[in-house]
Amino acid sequence: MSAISERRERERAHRHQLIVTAARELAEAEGWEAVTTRRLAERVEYSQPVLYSHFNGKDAIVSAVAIDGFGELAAHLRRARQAAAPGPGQALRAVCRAYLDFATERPALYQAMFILPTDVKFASAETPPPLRAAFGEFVSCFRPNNERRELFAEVTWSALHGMAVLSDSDRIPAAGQEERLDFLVTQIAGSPTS
Amino acid sequence: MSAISERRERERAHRHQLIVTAARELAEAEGWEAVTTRRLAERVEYSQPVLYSHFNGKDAIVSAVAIDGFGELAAHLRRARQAAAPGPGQALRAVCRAYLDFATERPALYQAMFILPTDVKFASAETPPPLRAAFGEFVSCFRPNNERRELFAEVTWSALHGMAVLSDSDRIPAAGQEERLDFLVTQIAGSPTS
DNA sequence: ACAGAATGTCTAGCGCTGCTAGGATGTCGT
DNA sequence: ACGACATCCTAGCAGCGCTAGACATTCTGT
Repeated sequence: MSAISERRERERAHRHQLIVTAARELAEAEGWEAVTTRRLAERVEYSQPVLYSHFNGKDAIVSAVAIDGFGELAAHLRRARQAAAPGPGQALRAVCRAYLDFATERPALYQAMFILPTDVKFASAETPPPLRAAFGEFVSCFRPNNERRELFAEVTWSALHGMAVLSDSDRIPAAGQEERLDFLVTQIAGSPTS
Repeated sequence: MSAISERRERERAHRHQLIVTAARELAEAEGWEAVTTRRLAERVEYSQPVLYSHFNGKDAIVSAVAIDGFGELAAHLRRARQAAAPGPGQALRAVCRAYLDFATERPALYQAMFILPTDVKFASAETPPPLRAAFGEFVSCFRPNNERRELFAEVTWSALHGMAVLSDSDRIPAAGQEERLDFLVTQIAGSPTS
């Protein structure tokens, strides 16, 4: 009774992850508009209703992909920050660059995290830890005695998000990204308490 | 031959605007996901195919709404800039605040302009004049002798867009918007050549 | 004034979407 | 061996963007 249901639970968890991975791969290969429940079901070699025994709907699948992404983003930013040269603003510069790289290299994943409608709670009690960690990397770029470091981080993140999304949708030229990044970091890090 | 076809053209243009207005009202009342070609057709009291004799598809209707929006945004920003108190950074502050107000007060219109996929060309030869004008309002906030004012404007706009969109989707708390705006303007306007 | 051409509009339908009810299939505990 | 249970699939619903083809209506040339 227990060994069997344990195995079932394992299989179930495995299939859960299989669905999330398939959705992500499909999205990264052809964009989210190509991720339909039918194609996804075909890809995991199950019928459509199986998806709904794992997730409440398509949005929940997207959210699951997003949460995976938050973990990767947090690790990515952390690595960049720790590898940064010492000196004022160097950590911030490295983290910002890493953020933009993440957004341009995994556009579909980025979309799931920050653009598509999601039920993931931001800045609340039930915020997923990986998401907190990612935001924390921005906060850590500012001095601990800076009482407004969360505010600094929010604005930095907003600016980076704007740059990422506007250049991805060709609303600002992609070519100028490097200059914009440089200017942003200079202005933010120029503050005495950064 | 001419008077008749002129009248027809007038009626046609009138109906064109009727469709755009209806789409916008429907989107502002219930969000873009509620704007379907069927509901839109019903609202303008024509059948669906009529929409397609005016626009290449639903995306084209959204783009038409967006272009209307660019004109209004440009006027809105211009008004704010001209009414601003003199002094360094005052114009920039007023324009930034006006931008955020525009985004929060007309979220559906803002979405059409800056989030939904669109065929509108940004930063190119065939960029619609109202869009150029809106961007120009940001540029005008910086000193004419500043060779990098376009860059300044791009970063400012990106940051505002990020703040607008992240707070609209509850990814950063809406409450802190005022503080973020203040911080952003201070950092950008703090530059010697702003 | 009237037949024919041209224009405009609508009905009906295609292939797709997310999602679900109900039945068939197979597995398990006793 | 067998009843109970869990699992999975076939088939279908309502709605989507979009379009072909029939139907009126209006204009044009004689």
